[in-house]
Amino acid sequence: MKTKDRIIATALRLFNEEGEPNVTTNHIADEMDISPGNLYYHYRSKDDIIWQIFLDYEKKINQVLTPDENLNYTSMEDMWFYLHMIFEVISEYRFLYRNLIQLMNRIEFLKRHFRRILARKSQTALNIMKHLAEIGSLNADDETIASLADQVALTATFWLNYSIAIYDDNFDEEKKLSHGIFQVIRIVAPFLNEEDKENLNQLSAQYL
Amino acid sequence: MKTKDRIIATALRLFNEEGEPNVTTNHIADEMDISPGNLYYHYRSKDDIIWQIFLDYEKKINQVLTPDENLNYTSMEDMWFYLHMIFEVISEYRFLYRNLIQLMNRIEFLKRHFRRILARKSQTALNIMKHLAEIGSLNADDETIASLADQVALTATFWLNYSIAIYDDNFDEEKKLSHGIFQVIRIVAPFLNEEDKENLNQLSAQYL
DNA sequence: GTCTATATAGGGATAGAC
DNA sequence: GTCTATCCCTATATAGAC
Repeated sequence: MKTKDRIIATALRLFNEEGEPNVTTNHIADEMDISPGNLYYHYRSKDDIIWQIFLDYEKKINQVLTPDENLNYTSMEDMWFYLHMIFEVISEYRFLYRNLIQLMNRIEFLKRHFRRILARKSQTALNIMKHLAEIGSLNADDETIASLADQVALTATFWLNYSIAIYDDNFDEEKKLSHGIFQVIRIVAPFLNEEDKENLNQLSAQYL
Repeated sequence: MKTKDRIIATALRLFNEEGEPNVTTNHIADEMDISPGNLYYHYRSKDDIIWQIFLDYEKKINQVLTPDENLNYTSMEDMWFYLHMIFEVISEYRFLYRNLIQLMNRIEFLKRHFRRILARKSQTALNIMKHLAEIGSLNADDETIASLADQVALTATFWLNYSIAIYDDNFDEEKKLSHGIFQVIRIVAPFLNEEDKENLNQLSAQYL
């Protein structure tokens, strides 16, 4: 693994663990046993590093948000799986979400790109729910569906923060993921038909 | 107004406008036309200032969260009014919400106290909804009600951030408030009886 | 590509005069 | 209570040798 890539990997790990504002370029270099000068040979600035990490994130999340031919988004298993992919990416780049407003404020590009991603997330949620309504899994009028999609997007975006704010930061990462997925599904659950609701209960029992 | 109080007022305004991490003690002193030394005569540290502001916030939010004898929380007008009070306090101290995780991380006391407030908010939401269910305004089983209360608390906490993330930061403060209130009410709306739903539509039309 | 050494800047905070 | 002057520290970033 080249130094250039190791910097990204190390920075990402430290940002997630300590929070981006608490991680200096010196920390990153120190953690890797290279000199700060070396780090700055590869990246012009700290924001440049963040920007490169963001591009990785953007690529991954866009992949997940691009409709997958192998998923038909009809069964609750598919939904769970799909949400799991989303939350996995969020979790991998969680430092972005933890200091979202500040980062958007500081890095103009990041603001514009992140906004676009959020819009795509909302839209995807809406599409899936419309589809569920069409096949009769979900009973709700258009207005309610729109509201649910917003709710889902907001919850997916801030669930990790909420969870940190309420509970403690240091409990099992996988548990926290499942918890978030469960939380999102609970939004939609009351509008599902009985069969799917039952499926859901079994899935929750399995993962929580 | 004494200097000690002016510092708090100025700091709060700047924190809200610029974001707490972007406001230095020098900025605050400069804005007030006093010397940094003077500022440090009144408060030992920047975190001390933040802490004092937080105490004001805590007092106000606890007042709102304490059941008011003059409100019976039955009509949608009451609900709107009540939510408006909550969102008003949140908006007045919005810098706390914008950098919540980082602040909780840095100031241990703030973490503990804020957590308690969040718990109270959830609990209050739950109580109100149970009450609405009892008097027949709200049709939902206990599990759904619990889920709705969580949703409401999460939305109230992060709506401002979500709104900043999606739209722009610089649009009418009052509009943003109403929008948040509306967002919270939309969560509950599908479970209301027809009469209350109709009331709600009229209220929304009036404020949005 | 990597190191050492260092420049630069800014923020938090204090000392001591008035 | 308030000011001026200043200290200390840390963070980002660069220069130049190897």
